[in-house]
Parts: sequence; structure tokens; C-alpha cells
Amino acid sequence: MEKLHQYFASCGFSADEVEKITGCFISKHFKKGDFFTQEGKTSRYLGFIEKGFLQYYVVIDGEEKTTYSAGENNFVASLVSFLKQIPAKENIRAVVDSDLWLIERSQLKQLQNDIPSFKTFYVELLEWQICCIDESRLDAIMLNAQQRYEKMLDKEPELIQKIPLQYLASILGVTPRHLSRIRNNIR
Amino acid sequence: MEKLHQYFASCGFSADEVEKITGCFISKHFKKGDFFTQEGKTSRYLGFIEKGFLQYYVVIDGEEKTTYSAGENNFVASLVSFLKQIPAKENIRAVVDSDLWLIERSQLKQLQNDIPSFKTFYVELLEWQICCIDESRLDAIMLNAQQRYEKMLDKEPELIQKIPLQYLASILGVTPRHLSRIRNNIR
DNA sequence: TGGATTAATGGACATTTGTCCTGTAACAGC
DNA sequence: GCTGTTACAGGACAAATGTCCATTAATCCA
Repeated sequence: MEKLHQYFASCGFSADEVEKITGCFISKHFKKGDFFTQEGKTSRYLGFIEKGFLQYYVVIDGEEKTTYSAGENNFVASLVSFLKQIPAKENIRAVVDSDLWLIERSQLKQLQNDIPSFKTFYVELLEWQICCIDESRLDAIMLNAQQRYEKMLDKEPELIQKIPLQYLASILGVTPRHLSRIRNNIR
Repeated sequence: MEKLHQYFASCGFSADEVEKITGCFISKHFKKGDFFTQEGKTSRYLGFIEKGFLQYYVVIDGEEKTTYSAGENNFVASLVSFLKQIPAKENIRAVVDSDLWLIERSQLKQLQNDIPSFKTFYVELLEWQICCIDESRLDAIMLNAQQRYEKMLDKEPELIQKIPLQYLASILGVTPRHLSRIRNNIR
């Protein structure tokens, strides 16, 4: 069974509701490097990551800086753009081949009208997103680059094999040169 | 008129609703240095900053690291603790004398039941909080310390007079020694 | 499959930022 | 007003991280 179904089933929706909800999503495959969101374009979809990993980044002085990243079983969106329907400030791209489920903002609102408990679910989803962003923010402040690398090694070991190191460096907030030093330290 | 009233009036609530909503808040004065939230304690209140400025921080190896800060007309809470009702990971304290309005989570839920449009308001508040956190996160990544200082100089000039420089340094994510260098550069 | 392109490693050096410290100024309480 | 305490500025040095580059390894695709 797909992770999307599992996810909504585990949120306490009935089988019928899960069908109705997941029916609002369309599936889309993203090849490594494909864009989910591009800077300047307004985000139409909220995505659920069935498989894969996505990186949020901005370009400053021609250099890519990662602002966030998200893996399987999580939702993905340029939140400010999607929520306010304004052009995105950031890019989001798949750093490995990824399978996503997409839903439009209008359908998300429709579900809130059609299924009473969905509004509560949506509030909880927003609260959850806040917690996730918060954790990533605390990590960035409380851990140094090596500790963040070790945390990633621990949480997503297989991912580190798949992502090009230059992306990984950007996700960790350091240069590839410094990531090379960190990897050397650990050995 | 208080900023709290103005805030809810500007959100489109009727005069009666504004009265009912603001009636759920209690006012509390925080002297410079007083704690709004302490690490390890579960946050009971969501606060609205009528006047003042608050700093969120964690202590690592005996050193305070600021994770977020909030000024007038904004809400304040250790969000994860308040939302999930678990012990807070961070401290929040007033860095200048501050006046807050406090509301309990249960009353926040009650208002959502009593005033239909309040649930929508609450969703928008959460969405707004996400946008605020997001902006602070992007600032931390996209700007260097001097640019963050200049942005603060621009946005909150009077605040910089009032906050002890050691706090300001922590808010900017640098040591006091380095803040001294930055101030020197700008002159 | 071979040649061209891209990615990873790590040396040498530069820059940024932190640590430790000292002198001075501001302030609080008696 | 004196005195102990705390806050601020900045020198000297150290550590962390970035820049630039050359070498080697991996990957792509005609």
C-alpha cells in the first residue's frame, strides 16, 4: 500500500474518507534535478513525498544556499508561496529520483468543507509543519556542521550514498571543501 | 486603544466578537529579564506582545544561543511546547520591560468553538507564524551578521538603544566581540 | 568503450569569527 | 561620593571555514 494511504489511515480517517482524500492527489515522478518549485513562480501544489528527497534553496551571488530539505512521508511546499499564493522566494528540487503526490490549494479547502474532521487535520498538519521547521532551525543553531552530518548519517544513512556530495554540503550549510574535511575527521 | 484590540478588529471580527476574544486574555507585565517560558516547563500560555521585545534562547555548554526573537504586535510562544503540551526546549525572556496579553490553550480552543470564524482566524495565524519563522530562517541563511545588524538597525532602531549589547549579539548569532567589530565597520 | 565532462579529494593560503584578556566607562547600592 | 560589579571596546592570537587550485576518480553518452 502506498505511504500516502497509510499516512491518512493513521490519522484516524475512515476507509471511505481516506479514499476520498487520496483521490484528490495526483501522482508525479520527479527525476533527480527536476524542479518542484521555481523561484518567482507561484506554487500551485502541496506535495507528499512517497519516495525520495527534496532540497529547498536560494541563489545568492550565483551560489546555491540550501534553506530546508524534506524526505519520505513528509509534505513539501514553498509554504509562504503556497499559503499566500505569491511568487516563491526559493527553489525546490528533487536531489534523487522521487515520487510525489500533489494536491491543489483549492482541493485542500474543498476537503475541509466536505469532511468536517479534515479542518482539524489541516490545523494539526500546520502545527506539525511548524514543529518540523522549528527542529531544523534549532539544529542549525545548536549543532555544528559535523554534528549535523553525524545526525544525518544516523537518520538517513542510505541517502548519503545517493545524494551528490555538493548538494549534501549545501544541505549541511558548508562548502564541499569543508564537508571533505568533516568526512576525513570522522574516519 | 490597546494594540490587542486593534489587532483583532483589523482581522475582521465584529465589535462584540473583539470584546469576547480580548476578554479571554489577561494582561501581564514582564520586567527586563523576566521569563515568559523556561526550558523544561510546559508552556501554558500564548502571548501577544502589546509592548516590548522577547528573546528565545537555549543554553549549550553554559552559553546562551538565541533561536528567535519577537517584537510588538506579534504572538509569542514556545510553539512546539504550547502546541503539543510537552516541556519546552527553549527559554523565552523579556529583554526590555514588556507588556503581554496571555491566553490559555483551552480558551483558544473554546473560542474556536464559540466563534465560527475564529477557527479560520486560527488557521491563518498558524500560517502567518510559519511565514514569520520562515523569514527568520531565510535571514539567518541568506544574510551575514553585518547585514542582519543593518536590517535590525533599519527595522527596530530604538530597540538597539534599549537592549544590552550582549543580548543583541546573541540575537544576531555572533559573539559580543564580533558585534563590536561590526559596529566598528559601520562607522 | 573511449574521450569528454563532471564530481570528489585534499594542499596552501585567506578570511571570518571566536577566545581570552585588559583597560575603561557606566551603574547600583550603601 | 565611594566601591564593587557589570558592560563595552578592542588587541593578540587561535580555530573554523572559505577560496582557489591541481590531481584523481567517477560518470556520461556518442
